[in-house]
Amino acid sequence: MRVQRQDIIDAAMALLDEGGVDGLTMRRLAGALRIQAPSLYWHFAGKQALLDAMADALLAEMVLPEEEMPWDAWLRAVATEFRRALKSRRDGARVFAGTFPATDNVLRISDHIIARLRAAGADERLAVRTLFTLQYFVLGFTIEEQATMPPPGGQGEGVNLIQVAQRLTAEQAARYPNAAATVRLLASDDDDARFRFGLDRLIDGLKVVIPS
Amino acid sequence: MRVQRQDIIDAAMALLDEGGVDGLTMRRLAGALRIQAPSLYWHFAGKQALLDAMADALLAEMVLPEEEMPWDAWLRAVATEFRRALKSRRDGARVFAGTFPATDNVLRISDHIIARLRAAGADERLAVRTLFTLQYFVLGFTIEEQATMPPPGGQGEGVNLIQVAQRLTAEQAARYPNAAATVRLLASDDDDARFRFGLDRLIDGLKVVIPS
DNA sequence: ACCTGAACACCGTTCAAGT
DNA sequence: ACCTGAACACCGTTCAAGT
Repeated sequence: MRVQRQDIIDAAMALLDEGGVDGLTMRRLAGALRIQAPSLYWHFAGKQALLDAMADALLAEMVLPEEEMPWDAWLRAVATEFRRALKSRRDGARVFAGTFPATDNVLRISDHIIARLRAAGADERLAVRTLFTLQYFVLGFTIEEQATMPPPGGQGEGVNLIQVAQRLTAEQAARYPNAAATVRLLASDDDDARFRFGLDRLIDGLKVVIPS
Repeated sequence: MRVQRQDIIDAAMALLDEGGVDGLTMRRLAGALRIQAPSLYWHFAGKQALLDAMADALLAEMVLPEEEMPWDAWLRAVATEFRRALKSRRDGARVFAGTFPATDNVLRISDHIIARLRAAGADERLAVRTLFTLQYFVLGFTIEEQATMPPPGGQGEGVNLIQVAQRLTAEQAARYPNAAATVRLLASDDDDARFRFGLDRLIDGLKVVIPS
């Protein structure tokens, strides 16, 4: 049974959940597929090409919402779904952020979003800028969220916010009381609510420039 | 002349400009300082500790604006200055995004921003969420900006948007016309204007929830 | 207090050769 | 069309030992 391109992507995604991006090596991936590392280079030009394919696969699971709602509600739903797709795999946001893939799923979803915004009355430049502004926020948010999350695989580290707070010296805590409080608050705040907050700010701001 | 901690950070920053994060290795850094790689481990616990120190050093150059202006103008100035600081070194945004440093400069600036927002009438949670929402946008924007920029060192690649556009198959361009137009438009759009657009959306959205 | 030599356990990638 | 063996040119990090 020879290995197909899709088998490699599937195995890479599984390995991602186990060990994160840092644990994903060509040699380990080959091992999981019971082939030798150089064989992977017949299917992919290099590791980056594999990561591009993985980023695309992340978006394959994205389900776009129905059209019958105002553009702002629709956009909110798309952003929420984008975050969900990124979070479906460990380090998903980091994998996606490291790529610039012009692959089918990325193109399909981008195209759809631009079309919806143009239908709402935005010109092309406004639609494109809106798309990217939203993407930057969701990616940045989710990278940090996944960095401070216990990995799905089970054991592992991730940035421990409580530990970060404890490592602050007494001098630092006294000198920067607001910052010290920030770390504590961040550890206890609800991620979904934080996400909604930023998203709502962005969408409220967009309402100022997008008609209809 | 023995090497000091600050010498290492300075050399690492110089090396960053030359070869980007991917070109920054402990062995090369040691070479630039004319010492052996293991010596670095006397000064830093590991490579990540060095990167944390570099992220902090990036912020050391940040100059916070004067207080005598409305909170929204002040916040806009801070975000603009943050982007400038990240862009002062090749891959600066990527270096910063990979860290979660509770170091002096990070604490100092965070503390200052929270204080200013609280003075404008925001409660602690609103201030913290505002800080992070803004940070996610600026980081995401600048990572992408630097990825598609010709590196300051001189030669090198970076993602070439025109090349990306040309690699689109005819089938893709026909199937996803809006997405194809996006890549072309992104290549010709002005980065500063794009940055201002996102920033203004965010700040307009914040005005809805921040009093004064 | 700071640095070295030698070593360990890895990496991504190339390439001639095999089936 | 797909895979292997062997090799190249690297990595980050540890640790005993030196000054």
